[in-house]
Amino acid sequence: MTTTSPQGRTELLRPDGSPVRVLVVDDELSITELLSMALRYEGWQIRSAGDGTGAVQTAREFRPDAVVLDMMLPDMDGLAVLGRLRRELPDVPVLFLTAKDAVEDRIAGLTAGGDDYVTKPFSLEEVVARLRGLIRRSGAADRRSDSVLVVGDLTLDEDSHEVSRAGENIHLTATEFELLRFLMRNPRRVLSKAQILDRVWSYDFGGQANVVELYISYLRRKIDAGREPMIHTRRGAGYLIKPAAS
Amino acid sequence: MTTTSPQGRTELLRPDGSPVRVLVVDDELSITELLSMALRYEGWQIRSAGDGTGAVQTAREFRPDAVVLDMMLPDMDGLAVLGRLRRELPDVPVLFLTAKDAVEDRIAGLTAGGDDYVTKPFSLEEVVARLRGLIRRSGAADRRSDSVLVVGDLTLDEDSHEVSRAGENIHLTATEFELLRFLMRNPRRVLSKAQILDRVWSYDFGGQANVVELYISYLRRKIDAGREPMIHTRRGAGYLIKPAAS
DNA sequence: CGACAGTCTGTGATTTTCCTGAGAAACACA
DNA sequence: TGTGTTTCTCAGGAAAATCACAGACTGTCG
Repeated sequence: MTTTSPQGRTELLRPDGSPVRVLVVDDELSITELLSMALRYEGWQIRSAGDGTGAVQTAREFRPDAVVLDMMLPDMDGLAVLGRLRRELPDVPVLFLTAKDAVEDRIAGLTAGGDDYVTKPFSLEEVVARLRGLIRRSGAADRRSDSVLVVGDLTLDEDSHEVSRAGENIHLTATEFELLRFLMRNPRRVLSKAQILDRVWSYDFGGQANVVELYISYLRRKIDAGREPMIHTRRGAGYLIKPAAS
Repeated sequence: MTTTSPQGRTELLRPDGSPVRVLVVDDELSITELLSMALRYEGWQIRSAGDGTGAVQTAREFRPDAVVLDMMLPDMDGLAVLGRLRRELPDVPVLFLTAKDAVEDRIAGLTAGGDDYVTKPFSLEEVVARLRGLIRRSGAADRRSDSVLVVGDLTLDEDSHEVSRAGENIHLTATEFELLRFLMRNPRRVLSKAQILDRVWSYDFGGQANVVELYISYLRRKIDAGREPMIHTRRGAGYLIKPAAS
């Protein structure tokens, strides 16, 4: 089930209308904090754990609808944690967090079961999107909630990563796609450059703040080129997207 | 939940009808005083603290719905305070105060969790507006409370920063927007130039007092141009806004 | 009716914010 | 390893916003 809040944001809910529950497992406090904050903002209920044993314990009583699991934990191997979690919660989908270089090793096989992974350092948009996808597909939330964002004649499919305007297909790079997704998930709302940076770029990004301007400029070339513009600048405040006709 | 007071001001209230509670943390007394006064004027209950330990203590027993937190405190780092606050109050939104040049400095990630920040020197209008936004979105106040101010046929949307009169869209600059917001949040009430300067301009503004006249003049050109005027001068007293038909 | 304080607004200097081209570095994939 | 793509920095320039200043205007009161 999904509802649309007055702000226009779409929230995932369980079939009985209660909020989705997510367990976050990572040994770095800053990461669990960051994720907890961001996921709570999605309207979800969050618990966190700092190691494998804590994770299993919390899972037993919290019964989450999804788990975010760092593969590198102090007390046990990621796979061991996974095994025990599965004993408690056979069907819960898991989003793995893993270092960039350690990807192919063992994760590949795991995602076959419907799980998914993101590499550190991640962007919050990516984690949230993946989690939404996992929860949606697991059936913990209403299946009909679909994966297509629409604003005016602009369309973005979160599953296939396809974007089109007025029926015409548009190719976006990964970053452009995430930026557009963030904008489209908050239509008609001004988003500051800081918000965008925090949400779309990875948490350890230390670069110039004007990347946002740059990528807005890229998006405009691809999406607004020669058409009625949908991406608008609010000088001194940020950017927003809205249907062309208004 | 919102109610409309006899003066026509709309107040944010918690779902049970009690006033919103805000904790202000800053080591400069002049700042906490300034903020406390302004926020009390909103009808909120305010407590303040001058350092991190005091903040955590106060938070524990005061249970605020939002916190205003200076990043530069004498006893501990802003992020450390945040961590401890979060242990007490996991879901409370935080508005950070930070020096202008220190922005890039580790504000990273903070706006992603639904928190927000303003840079010193700030204007009170801005702080109040941000706080209202945070509280509204956090669910401490009724979610149905929306973000549109209406006076007569004039409309101002705090989310999209859109302003229209009689259906016609009007573009305002950032300062014009804040001035109009202040007027519209106090319809039919005379606001002195000093009040306006104190609320809409940042507290360290050292310029000529006639900026207010100047910006009122800008607003009139855009809002009242060729129409029944809504912005009125009360010579020797100040300005007020009211619906055209009266 | 005249004078004065208070208010309005045109002009332009200064500052801030934003946009975008060019190219370097990192990356992806064959 | 090589090639094409993507990400990002840097810097110049354009545009917009802010504000000081000064002269015009207006309401009020003697």
